[in-house]
Amino acid sequence: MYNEMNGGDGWKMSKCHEPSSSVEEANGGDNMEGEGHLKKGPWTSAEDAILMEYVQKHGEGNWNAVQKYSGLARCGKSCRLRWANHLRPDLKKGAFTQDEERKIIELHAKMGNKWARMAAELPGRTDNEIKNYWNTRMKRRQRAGLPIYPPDICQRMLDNSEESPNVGSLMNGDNQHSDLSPEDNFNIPDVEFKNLKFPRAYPPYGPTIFNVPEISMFEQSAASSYSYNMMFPTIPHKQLQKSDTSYNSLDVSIGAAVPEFNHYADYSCQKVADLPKLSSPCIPNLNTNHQFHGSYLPGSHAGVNGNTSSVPISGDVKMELPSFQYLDTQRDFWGMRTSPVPSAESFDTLIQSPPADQTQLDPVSPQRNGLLESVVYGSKRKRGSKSNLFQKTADNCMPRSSTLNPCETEWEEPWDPISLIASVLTVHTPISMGSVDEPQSVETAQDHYGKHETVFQDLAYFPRKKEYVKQIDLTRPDGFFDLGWFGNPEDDGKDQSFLKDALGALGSAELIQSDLKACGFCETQY
DNA sequence: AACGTGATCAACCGCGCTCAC
DNA sequence: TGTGAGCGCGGTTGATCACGT
Repeated sequence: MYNEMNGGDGWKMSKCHEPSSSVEEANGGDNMEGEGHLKKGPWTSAEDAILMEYVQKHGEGNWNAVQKYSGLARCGKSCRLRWANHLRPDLKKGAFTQDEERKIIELHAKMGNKWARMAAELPGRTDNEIKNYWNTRMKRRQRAGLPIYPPDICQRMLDNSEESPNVGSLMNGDNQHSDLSPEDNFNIPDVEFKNLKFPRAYPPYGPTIFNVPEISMFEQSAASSYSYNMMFPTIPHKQLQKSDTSYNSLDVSIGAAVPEFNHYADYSCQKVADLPKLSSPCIPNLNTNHQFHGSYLPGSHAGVNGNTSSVPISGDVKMELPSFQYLDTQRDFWGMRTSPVPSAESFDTLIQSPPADQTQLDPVSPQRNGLLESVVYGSKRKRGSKSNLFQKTADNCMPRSSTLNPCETEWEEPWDPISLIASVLTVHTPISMGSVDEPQSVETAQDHYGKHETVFQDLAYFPRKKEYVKQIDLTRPDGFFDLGWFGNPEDDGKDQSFLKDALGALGSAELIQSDLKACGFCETQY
């Protein structure tokens, strides 16, 4: 029995391998595991009845005791899962409504693969349901070559990251992110950022820009096995390996650079939108046809200084960038405009060849970025109520996004110029394709924008920071430094080395061009 | 009707957390 | 402070269903 088992040998309930000496008729049959005949597999109605009766008598929690008191030959873990996913009286059955679907998309954009938290925002829905729905949807859209997030959501997130008053109040305790301190988010693994330092003071967006969970939204999605089409085209690992030296440098640098820029969401996209008008190493001359008219630093593989100061790190870092890259050119099934996206075939190719070592070095790994938040969140949750699931759920509803009207959801995602740069590159990437599931008018970026010089006009809806950009001389490679984007001016440039790393990395993005061409991702030009 | 393929969903598993001792 | 129990989360798997050929 239960007590006997726990008295023994360090056996852990979570392993679900506990033996059972009490098997009732509900437990009869097959799928009995091990000597103790713990049943696995689908639950029978008899088992459900036993479990429900138990919960009615004893309440939720102490799931390991279920076996003791009810004789149910299921491990506590299995009981909890069954109850939470199927037997809870407040569960909502049936397919997701449109509102719920929309909400899920928004929540995912907001918090990544935090299914439990998403479930807390969707009364009557379980994390498992949401997870399954999302994965299914992800697959479907991936196959269709559609962006994961509808452009309007991207747009709203961008808008709100700029204008929402909550952007600066993320640390004020009004939402789940309030648990994070900026310091927490400075904990970037040294191995990835030896030369990259965060400026500590960065008002007024300081706290926000280090809002890891927000950042994780795309990264996490991108990191999931279904998420590649929302990213900047992922260079197949094999392709990356073609030239170990340069690619290692490239993707490590990019990978190191991106999170840095991610954290500086306050210099808005508009700045980057202006980039084609300027010469900057931030926009490497990916365009062999000089559509950017930008001077590309000679030898920019090595960055601003002619060499990359990024610490060489072996391995690949997936270039995760948000689906914002599909900015404004086509319509998806939401009726929203989407952009040309690579062919489904291309995606399949890419999907089947994910970077193998992404988890090793990915500096924007959702596991890392979301970890602290998860911990904090989980901690709070557990402290809330241990016996009442419903109470726990209610306690953890995030205050501001509880509405089912997605239009009312406030987004807090910062936007990062690196992502946008990548988006620009993608927008500039004429790709012929067809959507499998959702045929759409396909036009190349060049078709759409007429002239490449105007491509950034479509990025102009990133508001406000335009004038900010204009204040600096972005015709110089070091123009960004003038703006103080990348470091606290008070630091006298001490912390600017990381920017040079980043710029160097972007300079290395020249290699991306050949990569993308090599893998057939882009047909003509950038 | 048989078969193959993809979608869906329930359940399992491993990991890591909190808490109590 | 260390250890184990209990629990929750996220990822994955496998069974089943639906649909097309």
